[in-house]
Amino acid sequence: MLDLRFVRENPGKVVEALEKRNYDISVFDDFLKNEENRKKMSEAVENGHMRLNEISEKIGVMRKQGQDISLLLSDAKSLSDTIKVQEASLNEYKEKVRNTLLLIPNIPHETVPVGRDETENVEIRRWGDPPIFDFSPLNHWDIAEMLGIIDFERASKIAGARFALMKGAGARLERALMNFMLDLNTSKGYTEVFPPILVNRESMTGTGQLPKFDAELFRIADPEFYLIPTAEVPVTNIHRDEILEEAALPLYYTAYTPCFRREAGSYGKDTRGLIRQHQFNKVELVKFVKPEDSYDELEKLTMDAEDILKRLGLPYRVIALCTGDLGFSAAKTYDLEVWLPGQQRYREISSCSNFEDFQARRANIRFKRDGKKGTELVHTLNGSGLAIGRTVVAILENYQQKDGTVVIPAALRPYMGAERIV
RNA sequence: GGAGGGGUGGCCGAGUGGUCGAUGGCGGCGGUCUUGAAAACCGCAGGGCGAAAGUCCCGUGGGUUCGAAUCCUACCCCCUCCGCCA
Repeated sequence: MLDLRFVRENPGKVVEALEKRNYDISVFDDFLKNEENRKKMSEAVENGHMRLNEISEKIGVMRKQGQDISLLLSDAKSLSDTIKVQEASLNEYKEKVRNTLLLIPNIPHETVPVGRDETENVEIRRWGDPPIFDFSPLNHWDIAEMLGIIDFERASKIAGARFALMKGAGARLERALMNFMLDLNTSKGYTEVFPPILVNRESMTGTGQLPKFDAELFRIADPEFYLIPTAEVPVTNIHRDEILEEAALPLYYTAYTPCFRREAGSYGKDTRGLIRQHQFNKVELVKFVKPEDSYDELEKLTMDAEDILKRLGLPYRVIALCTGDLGFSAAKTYDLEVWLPGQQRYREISSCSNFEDFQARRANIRFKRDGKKGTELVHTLNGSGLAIGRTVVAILENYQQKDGTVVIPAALRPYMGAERIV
């Protein structure tokens, strides 16, 4: 959510941002209309309250003195009734303002390349060379099937399409990656947390998934809970409605969680294999920082995610998302894309974003500067470090051997208890 | 699931219809004193909106009333006991 005052005072910037993102600017017009009405009605209600408070106080005093208060009582009664009607309409306007404001996306940072869609994203750097095979490299699902470590058919029987049953070394690889990533992240000062995986509506709204993206979420009806699509949701909401001490910042968290996504509208995309699942594991990095530090922190966070790929020896590139491809809540995002020999292309394995104060405002996460009055919103950031399912894919495909076995990257061997999957 | 008890400012804890945004204590900040510290004493401090006047905020939403932290109601959360359960 953007700042109400900012939106009101900088309509040009908001419209420009909407246009850069290929959004319909009518959401902004709706907002303006509602906000105007709200403000007018708010003034009327406040004035009413002021007068009513004065009368009520007088009634209290006069009653104590035993004076006649019947005239004042009837005045107060009618004023009170008027206010109630005005309040009802004020609440409607407030609701509308909030609803329209919640639908306006974040303003892209000035360093974000302007572009229409993902084809205009900008490559920032590459690391590692795609492996050269003296045979035709296989897809991960073929490798996994030959090794007997992933069973898609039975997963489909148990749950349905877009689920996987990991077995033996496959299950172990999943667990090894989780531990490897958490250990590496905590060694860099991230605090490990294991949060709730079902969350309430307020948390989903706090990080921006709701109200706009409910089609992507799994929901439990009674009692109402949402399954998290990413650990970003519960971890960012750790500090919802809190005022943090300046000295406590920056706060770094890392969390392993399963993630659940409907993948509505992705029919026919990545239907085979582990790339796109309804349930997948991910280790996430989340930061709460002071506003002036957030862009440095984004660079550092991205490098922390890259470090995982480097240690696993997986070739990747870093992409700056252009304005047209930027997520709703993000001001700037780097995607990490790992090389997949089975597809002969780079695929997203991590997404690192600075949300500036967009989430903090929704979730009401503030901090107090030492010796200063008042509070400020923190900046929040997060990034995958990393998506585990896709890391499994990358390892299987990049480390596959001619004989059908898969070599385990050296850094992972202590966790895997093996040098190779046979 | 059954029975009971609670949610008040950073924390503890008063307040049961009328200057209560809220007594008091702890913690915090600034002084006095001290070589320094502690103790003692004095003083300052909640948040949102608004240019300001002002207005709103005592778990949340409704309601009663001229007026609600205080009364009614629904819901949420926490605690204790019983049952059940990993």
